[in-house]
Amino acid sequence: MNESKPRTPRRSDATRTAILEAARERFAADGYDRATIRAIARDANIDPSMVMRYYGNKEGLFAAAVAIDLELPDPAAVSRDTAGQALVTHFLTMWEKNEVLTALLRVGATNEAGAERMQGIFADQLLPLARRVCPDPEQAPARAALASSQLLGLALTRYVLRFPPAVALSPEEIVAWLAPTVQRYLTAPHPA
Amino acid sequence: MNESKPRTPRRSDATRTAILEAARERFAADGYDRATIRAIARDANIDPSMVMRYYGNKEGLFAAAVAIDLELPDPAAVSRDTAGQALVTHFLTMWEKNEVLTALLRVGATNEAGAERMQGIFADQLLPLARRVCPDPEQAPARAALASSQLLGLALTRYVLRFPPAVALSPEEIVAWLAPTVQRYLTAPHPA
DNA sequence: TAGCGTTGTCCACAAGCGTTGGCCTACAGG
DNA sequence: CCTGTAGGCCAACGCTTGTGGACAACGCTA
Repeated sequence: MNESKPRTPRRSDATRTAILEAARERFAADGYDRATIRAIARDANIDPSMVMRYYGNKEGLFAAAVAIDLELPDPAAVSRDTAGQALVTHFLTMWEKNEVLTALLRVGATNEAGAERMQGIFADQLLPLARRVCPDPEQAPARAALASSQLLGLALTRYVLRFPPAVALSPEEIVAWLAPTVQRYLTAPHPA
Repeated sequence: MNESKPRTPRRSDATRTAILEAARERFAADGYDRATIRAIARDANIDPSMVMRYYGNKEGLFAAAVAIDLELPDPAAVSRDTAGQALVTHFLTMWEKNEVLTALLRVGATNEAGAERMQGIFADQLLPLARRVCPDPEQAPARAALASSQLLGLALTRYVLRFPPAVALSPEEIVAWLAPTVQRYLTAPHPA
């Protein structure tokens, strides 16, 4: 899907990445609708029409800006008992270090296409891990969804809504509180 | 703040409520930006300028449309050991039965004012309960935030992003899975 | 019946949006 | 050196948005 051949490095690569960076920032801060191409171009110190030339249209730009890899560890390498802690820690680092995830979440909340993309990412990247770790593979989707609900819920309150107490929590505290939850969602017996 | 004197029932009350209903639907479905005054007016079968007359501007309309009361039970009436289950059950019913909460969540994700309003609602309505139920009142904000993260996370994945496995879960299953989590966040000893 | 405030419609405005095409500049390959 | 082509800017388009003002129908009261 990705033409990542590094040959013919174009002279405009600097501009392209400047656009992408500005786009990520704006999408993260404002969501899809409020993040205007004009504003992004202004941030990147170029003309709005360049965005169109390089990314076709606004949707194309968004798609390019949030092509994200959760970089989840190999499912096979995750121990069954520490999956919860590993996941929470990993998500927290990912979320702290780049704003793309916030952008994706903000857009997913307003935009149908964004929601689908988010769905895809979690299905493709979290589900395999759940399938590997949880007792009955048939329950994997539900368990992965529960885990997502807690992980995304934290991201929502901390990075998007910015509830002061959620922002104030230290990463260590968050892991201490959330890891058992996620662990339970993934591996505990069904509570029915 | 609210002039809720029921006297002088105006002849335009039907219109006013029609506008509010249409506004709630649109805001829930589209979020703040995509929900245009014109579309809302069209839904309500009136002229856009009526919206302006009755609610001043778009923000005023939104404020009127999402004046929401979580209808949380009296904190004094909640038993300490069943607070988790009570909360999850209550939130689930509230969310299933009216779309205003979805609207609020969608808007909170894109709009600064929406985020603040959401913050206010949870601070005013969930915090007192947490203060009453959790062991050390000083930890109440953090514990309430953790509980919100799980509750809002579920709402996000189920009603906004519509992850299929999250949608497929029955209310009973959700309560069974989430109640212990929320209960722990509220009352379990600090895991540090 | 005359007068008046309320309700509602029509129309227009200014601003901002995504998007397009043309034009100039400067570099790369021969 | 000369020329083709890619990079970049400018101005403009068609459209939608929030908003406000002018004006017609209605119902009440005197």
